[in-house]
Amino acid sequence: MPELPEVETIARGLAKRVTGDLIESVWLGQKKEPLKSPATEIAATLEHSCIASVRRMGKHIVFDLVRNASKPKPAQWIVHLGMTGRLQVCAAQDEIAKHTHAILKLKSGRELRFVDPRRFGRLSVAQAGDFAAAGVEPLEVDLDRFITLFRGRKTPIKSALLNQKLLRGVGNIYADESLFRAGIRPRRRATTIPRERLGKLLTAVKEVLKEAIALGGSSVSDYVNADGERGFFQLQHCVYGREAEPCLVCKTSIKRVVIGGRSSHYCPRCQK
DNA sequence: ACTATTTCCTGGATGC
DNA sequence: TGCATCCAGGAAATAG
Repeated sequence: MPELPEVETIARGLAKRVTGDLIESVWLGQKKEPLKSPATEIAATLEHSCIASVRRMGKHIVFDLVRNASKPKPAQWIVHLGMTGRLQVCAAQDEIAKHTHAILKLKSGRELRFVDPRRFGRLSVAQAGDFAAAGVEPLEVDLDRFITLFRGRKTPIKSALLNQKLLRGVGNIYADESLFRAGIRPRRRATTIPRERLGKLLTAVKEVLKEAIALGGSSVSDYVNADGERGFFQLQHCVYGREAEPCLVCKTSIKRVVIGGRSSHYCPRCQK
């Protein structure tokens, strides 16, 4: 389940491999769910465009496209991987995986393929600059801005952290790990948390995300980066996926509860 | 303006 | 072995 660190890792890997390549043609599958923009528009935008750069915005991967004289306006291809989406750089003769929804033929002879069994991923195109994901980047936000995000919100802090309109890129794993490090229970109402404690939370969020990026993300199910390699941050998880195991700090049994439909893990002793 | 709930999907795990 | 059922989860849609 790619969250910010995984998407960052994938975007960096893709940037290394496909920057400067030219998209010669595009095939799109028949399933409509993965496409947010009309298929004809996606194909027309991608074909004959050069990939100028690949970067992450929240949980989205943005391909900046430079185009030829007949279509001079720069555009963007925006990919959200959802739960199980993958972007593979393949040799043209490589077997086409089940659940392949898009294939971009590149001038280098390789193919960039979008594979997504669960079809929660989304593909779209936009004119350069038109795509503005809501919310602030957690690695860039300052404390004052961070505090205002939660002002007056009665929702549990866990739900607020997952709300992409507030903060973009934090998902279930990193929300739980950040709350553990900050000593805050996931059900705690956001508006009741004092400024000082929100400061701890922001520090925790940034540390967790940076450490996870450094380790190539968390591979909890089948996540692999653009080079097919697993991440290693799952080895650092203190609470996520550790229900009934002892807290690494105080040995208390880790609890799992459901908040807003999301499983949430915490230490009842370390988190208040 | 918020918040809570439901919906979309398939593969893997579980239960009988 | 086979079949049914449940669960995971991001974000959009819907309802309150």
